[in-house]
Amino acid sequence: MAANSRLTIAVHALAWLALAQRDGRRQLTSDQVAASVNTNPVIIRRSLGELRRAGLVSVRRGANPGWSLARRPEDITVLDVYDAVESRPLFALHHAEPNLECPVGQGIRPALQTVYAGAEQALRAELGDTSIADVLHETLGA
Amino acid sequence: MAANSRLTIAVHALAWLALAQRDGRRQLTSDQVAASVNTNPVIIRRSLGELRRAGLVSVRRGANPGWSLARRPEDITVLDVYDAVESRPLFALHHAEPNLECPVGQGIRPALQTVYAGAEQALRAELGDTSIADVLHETLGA
DNA sequence: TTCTTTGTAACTAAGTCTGTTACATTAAGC
DNA sequence: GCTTAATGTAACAGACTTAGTTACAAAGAA
Repeated sequence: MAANSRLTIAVHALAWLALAQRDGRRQLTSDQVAASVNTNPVIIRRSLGELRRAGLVSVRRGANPGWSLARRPEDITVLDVYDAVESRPLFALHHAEPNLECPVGQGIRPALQTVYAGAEQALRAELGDTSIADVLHETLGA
Repeated sequence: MAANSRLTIAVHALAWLALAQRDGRRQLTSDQVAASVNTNPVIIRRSLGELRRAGLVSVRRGANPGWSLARRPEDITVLDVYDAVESRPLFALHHAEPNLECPVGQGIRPALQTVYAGAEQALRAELGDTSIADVLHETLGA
């Protein structure tokens, strides 16, 4: 069960909010979002809570409660969502410090960091090129 | 402890093999590699075993045993290593099938797959641009 | 004040990753 | 053939991640 579907859940929730908004529904409760994603409402609250802290959605409490987008769907990229829900780096360095008396152990960490930074940058650039509006369009259109 | 350092360990091992080879040592045992990476020899055997199945290293048993590169360091890319040691995709889709009666739940999976495929492709292109020779050069040079 | 939902804590269950011990298997060299 | 040192693997422990669930205090529009 430990596969990482947090980005999937968050993007799904946002696309559903975007569609609901387009159809005139002002907000959705976490129960309504959970029904589309097919998971527990608490999972949705946790995910949308992270998106709220990132400024991507806002929440209304009291009467007529629920979640709504804080920006236009075309102004939210998948990269924004990724940054909001994924905190850990793609690749980790050594758990234990490598042997500094070996020339490789001594210099490899900055070399690897350079490689990993380039790879993450490429990934981020690609994710930044797709918006929630794009995802919704592809979801409905294809 | 569950952070993913498999790529780090594998690249480190290969860089160390490349350097040893350049210095005239024909092969290294998993104990010797483990001493540089600072981990258990079994971890190294598991990692190098995957690289062997991918055709990146070869192993010699019996007398004078140990591991050596099966290709020149400039002909092994970090992408080759990534493919050898990382089997799981970067992002997972929903654990449970989304609600197919919701238009978003119905169409979002192929839309997400497109986004994820593009991101992985960008990552792979970047990893494919760096060889073990490059990593070793940066490790020793900088 | 009411009333529905959010926000969160606490817990379970499943899975990943590193590290460790133990041991059968391998094969080059004598 | 025998010897011998290292490989290949199984089995397990321990720390951590993630999804899912229950329960309940806090919020806040009407």
